[in-house]
Amino acid sequence: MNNQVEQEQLKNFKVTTFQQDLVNWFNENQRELPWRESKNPYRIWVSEVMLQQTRVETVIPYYQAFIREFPTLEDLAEAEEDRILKAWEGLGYYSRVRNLQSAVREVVSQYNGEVPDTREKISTLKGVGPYTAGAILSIAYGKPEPAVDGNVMRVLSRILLIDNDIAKSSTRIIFEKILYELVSKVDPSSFNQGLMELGALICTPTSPGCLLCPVREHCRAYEKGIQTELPVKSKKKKQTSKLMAAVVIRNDRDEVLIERRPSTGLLARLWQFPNFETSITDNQSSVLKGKLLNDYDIDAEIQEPIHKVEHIFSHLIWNISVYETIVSGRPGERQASRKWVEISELEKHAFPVSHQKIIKQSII
DNA sequence: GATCCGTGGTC
DNA sequence: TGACCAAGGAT
Repeated sequence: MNNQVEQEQLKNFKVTTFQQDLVNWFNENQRELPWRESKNPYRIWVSEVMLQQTRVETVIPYYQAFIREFPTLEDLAEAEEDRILKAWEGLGYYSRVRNLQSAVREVVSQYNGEVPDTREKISTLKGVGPYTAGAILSIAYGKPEPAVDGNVMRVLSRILLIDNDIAKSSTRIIFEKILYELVSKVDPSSFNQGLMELGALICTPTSPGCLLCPVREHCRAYEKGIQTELPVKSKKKKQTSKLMAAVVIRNDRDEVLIERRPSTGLLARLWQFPNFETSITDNQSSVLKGKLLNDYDIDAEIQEPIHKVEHIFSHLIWNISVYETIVSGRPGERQASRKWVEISELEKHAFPVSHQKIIKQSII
């Protein structure tokens, strides 16, 4: 019944030739990447999670260090939370690594340590969505499953002249239905990776290198000269700004007070210096003094900020005024999420980049 | 289904 | 410089 869609898109399309051209090109021209050295499902999995919304060049060193520290699925399952967060520090989207460990533990307890090889089962794992499921199944297990990411939607929207808005979550379904027919049954791994590699190297967002494209003859957008008009993608709204105040509280024994962020939401479970949202009209210094007194039992002198830090998230901007104060003893520890640590021990904790900036600028 | 969730790079 | 991007998933 729903075959109407793909029948329409793939009508008069040379499926077999396209598959061969793409796979041959990938096998000849693929980049050497660390996660392509093995078909180990766990390692493929780790790479796919790291690569979510993250550039290849950024991922490479993180991947190598991560595999060095957690070579097997069991190693990751047994690791302490602070170690996995530290391994992810600076990569962003930190729930990815907590979900990954949760899922790996599930594999150990429910699947005898073997990553499931069906879409139904693997999709129940935390952090494994439609794309990651398809990527693991095709790359590690050679199954002819679609793996639709941004590259795939861009490439296929041009080749098959699809003008649905790829910013809408419903659009992914359309590409998946087409790909169930289009994916190579001979080499699903090279086919899926080939689509993504093509998107990364040739069929790029703004200036696609059509003259170098191995499947140019199949491309309907190129034929009509409208390759830069596709894909259609609606704009996202711009970030809102928040005025923040952070305070570096030191004592007389080279220690600072840090706290763990809540277990849900932004930067969950990372460490930070006491950090508050303040309104534009606030007198920040006095507000900060009040909060420290009420919430931390700390009666501190608060002067002018020692510097300011701007940090841009995907959907939010923090303008942080950084204060510094010195207290005696170790007040403020009444909550388990707060602790005094020696300055030399700070690097053992995973901080958001915004607070790494504070560390650098504060000459701690 | 729109929004939340990071970061660094590019033009 | 601002807007957009990069191998998405959870809610």
